[in-house]
Amino acid sequence: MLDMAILGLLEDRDLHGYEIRRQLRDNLGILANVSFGSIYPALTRLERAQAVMATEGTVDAGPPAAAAAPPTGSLSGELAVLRARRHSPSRSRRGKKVYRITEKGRQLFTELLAEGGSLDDARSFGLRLAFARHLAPQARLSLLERRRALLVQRLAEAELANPDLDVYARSVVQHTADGVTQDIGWLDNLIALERATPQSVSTEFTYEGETR
Amino acid sequence: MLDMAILGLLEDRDLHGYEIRRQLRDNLGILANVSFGSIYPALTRLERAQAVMATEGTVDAGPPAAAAAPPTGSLSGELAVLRARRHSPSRSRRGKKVYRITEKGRQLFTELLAEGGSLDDARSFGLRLAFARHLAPQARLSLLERRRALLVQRLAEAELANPDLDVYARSVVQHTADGVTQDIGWLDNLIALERATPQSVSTEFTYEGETR
DNA sequence: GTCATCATGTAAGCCGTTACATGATTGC
DNA sequence: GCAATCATGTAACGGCTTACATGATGAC
Repeated sequence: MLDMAILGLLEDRDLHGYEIRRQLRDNLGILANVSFGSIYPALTRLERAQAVMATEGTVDAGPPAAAAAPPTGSLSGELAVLRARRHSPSRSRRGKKVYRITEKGRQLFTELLAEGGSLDDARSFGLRLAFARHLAPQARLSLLERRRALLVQRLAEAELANPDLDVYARSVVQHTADGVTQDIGWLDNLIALERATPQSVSTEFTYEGETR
Repeated sequence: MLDMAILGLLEDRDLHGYEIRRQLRDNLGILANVSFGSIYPALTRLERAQAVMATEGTVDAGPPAAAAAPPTGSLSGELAVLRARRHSPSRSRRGKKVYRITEKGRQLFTELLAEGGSLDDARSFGLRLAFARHLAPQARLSLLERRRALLVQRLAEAELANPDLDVYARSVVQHTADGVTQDIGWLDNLIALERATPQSVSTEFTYEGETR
């Protein structure tokens, strides 16, 4: 899950570990509180797998992915880059390792987004949906529908089998069920929206040559 | 978290691992899908800590906690006991280890319920609330209020800092925030209910001599 | 007599955490 | 020059999962 999040952020622009954590905390609410103890090992792992490469921020001072990225990229990100460059323009700080996603990484990302991670977990699904603009419209729809089916099933099961619980337990079960019901409604809206917009709802897709 | 759930179930009646899993799956929706690979080691651990004891279901065929338990106990549980006894009334199946909570276990449970586990995690909180009838009214109120405070804070933070995300990410963030808002409303109701019922909302409390 | 279900357990591994250790940069 | 923040990493451990191994009981 973390791998997916990291790759997703790197799709937009080059980043270093510290900044990745910040974006995870501030931009997406999901995965707030990921610790450095997770992020750095994850980056090392991804680098070994050649999904990302460290670009030390040294010699090739030319604007990296940031400038090449579509205007979809967030302002805050660009500011972050500027902030990082304000001082010592050519040589950045000592240990600061700026990571860039590779072609292989992009492949891996798309893969993780479409198949990786469970639909079962709200966090995992939320994360995937948050990056859904990188998905083909059809894959996006599929993601939404599979999640919906799962929630419907879960709701049905919940209705079958909860007997005589006390006030508190019952309240928890009921509130959970209500939450699921709402989630389904939300998904219905999103699905309808997808269907209503056959193409071009995404300014992002059809980049990368992955038009397929 | 699992420890708490197990102890909570055992407060009501003696159970063996397999049955514990079933109740976790069917009664509470939370913690559905806990696997045996978690439950059995947990029971072993709790037994080593003398929080529970295995009562093999052999000699003392006298009705255990089930009969001694308050009428709050669920019917389904009693049926389960009957079901387990239908055949070979005195000697139960071979390996079947029926666990009973000890005094030490009850202490541990109350402790876990009041302080253990994070308020941060919806599952952890939900589980604790589901067992809230075992808590003193004041501890119960405190649990609800602390959770509420945390959610309010989280909502405030979320409002501050999410800039120009794309449609999907924004939808996720928004829906998450909506969920938190609803949770707060739910907690408000529960808190009001607690306040409105100074005593005796719980048929369970004032057992155990923990009136305090 | 065989299959589904009940029942217990172990081992390996994943994915994350906390705590610790280290050091550079910047603001004051 | 000192504190706060930025920045990277390691080590130990926690809690849960999957997969595997084993066997009893009951239904048919």
